[in-house]
Amino acid sequence: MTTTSTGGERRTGAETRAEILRVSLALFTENGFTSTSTRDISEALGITKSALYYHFRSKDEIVTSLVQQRLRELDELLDWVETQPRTPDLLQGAALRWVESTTPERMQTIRLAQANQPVIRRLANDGCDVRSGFDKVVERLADGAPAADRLLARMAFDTVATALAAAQGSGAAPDEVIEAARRATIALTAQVRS
Amino acid sequence: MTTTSTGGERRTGAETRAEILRVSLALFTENGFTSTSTRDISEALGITKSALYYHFRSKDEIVTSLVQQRLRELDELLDWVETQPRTPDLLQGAALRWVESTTPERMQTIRLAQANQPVIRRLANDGCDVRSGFDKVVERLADGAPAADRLLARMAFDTVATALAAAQGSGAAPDEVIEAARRATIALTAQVRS
DNA sequence: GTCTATAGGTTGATAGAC
DNA sequence: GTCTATCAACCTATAGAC
Repeated sequence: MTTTSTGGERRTGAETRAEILRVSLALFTENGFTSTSTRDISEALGITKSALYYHFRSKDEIVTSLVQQRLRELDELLDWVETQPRTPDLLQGAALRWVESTTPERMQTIRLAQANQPVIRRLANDGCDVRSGFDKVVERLADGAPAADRLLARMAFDTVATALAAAQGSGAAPDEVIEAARRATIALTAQVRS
Repeated sequence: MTTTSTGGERRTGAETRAEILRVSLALFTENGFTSTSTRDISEALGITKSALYYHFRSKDEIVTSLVQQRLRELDELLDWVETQPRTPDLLQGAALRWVESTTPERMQTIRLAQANQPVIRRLANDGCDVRSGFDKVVERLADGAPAADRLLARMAFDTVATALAAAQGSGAAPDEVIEAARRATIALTAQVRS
């Protein structure tokens, strides 16, 4: 066990961990964190609750693990922004860079965060603090601007979440969601005086 | 009891019901529906759980009651749109009308809906279906448009929610949130070919 | 790594007295 | 209208065998 070799007929430890994350992400997003019991997760995987608690210390830790995966991408954005020259259109460039680099996996995590705001807020100190990352970016790109302008700048980074919410139940394809988000980001950043 | 007269020193039945709604709204928004127990609500009011169940059939019914209050406003918007001539800028006019008529009470309900998406979705059949109302409006105002355009139109009605999310923890004043939402609505509707 | 068994506690909701 | 008392169901998490 715990081999990473053939990937054959039986599940290794690391694979089980990944499957737990995959199933939990789906269930938390669909039914909500607090309405999803550890029993729901384990039954969907065909294992027992105890097996879950071998891989994760707690139910909370599953969420933090899910979010931290995506938090690293935000750090990369922050690093990129730091290295760029401060031109007036850097805000639009940074926001577009963020939106256009959206992967299907990140879209899933966005859904998770949207559907579970109270839990994510509660775990913000446990390495789930996505919000403050964006605040740093906006602080650098629209520092002295009026409050409404800073809000618009912040919104320009959230367009994928907004487009996803708008697309809910409409059967829109992921490409169309990203396309709408991209255009929204352009429209919003153009509104910010810089 | 159950008088609506003087509003004196003791709580009447109707007043208690209103207080339950007020406290529940705050707690559901802050900590989430499933993480807020009926005990939390009753203790915050200084009454027992049983008193709660005299005024509301179930915990779910408190939420549906909260949402239905605001649902009527959406119906009014729909009626207004139906009476307007179909000019190219009706989309912007309708979206702006919706955003600018936002009251503090509606903002609170928006927060509630944002923080409790799974519950609201689950209760959609019990008179909580805000989504389909907007879908009707957009269907009328951007019917033949491409998918991305219809998404942008839908997003133009959600700007207050988006601005609120962006303002979270920033200490922005309600006026500034509405101002940002108004400008976002203008920018987004201008993107939609009509 | 996964199991069985269970501790220890909370939940939404009801019955019936006042 | 509000109370006390109570219930069955469910929850997260752990202990210890294999």
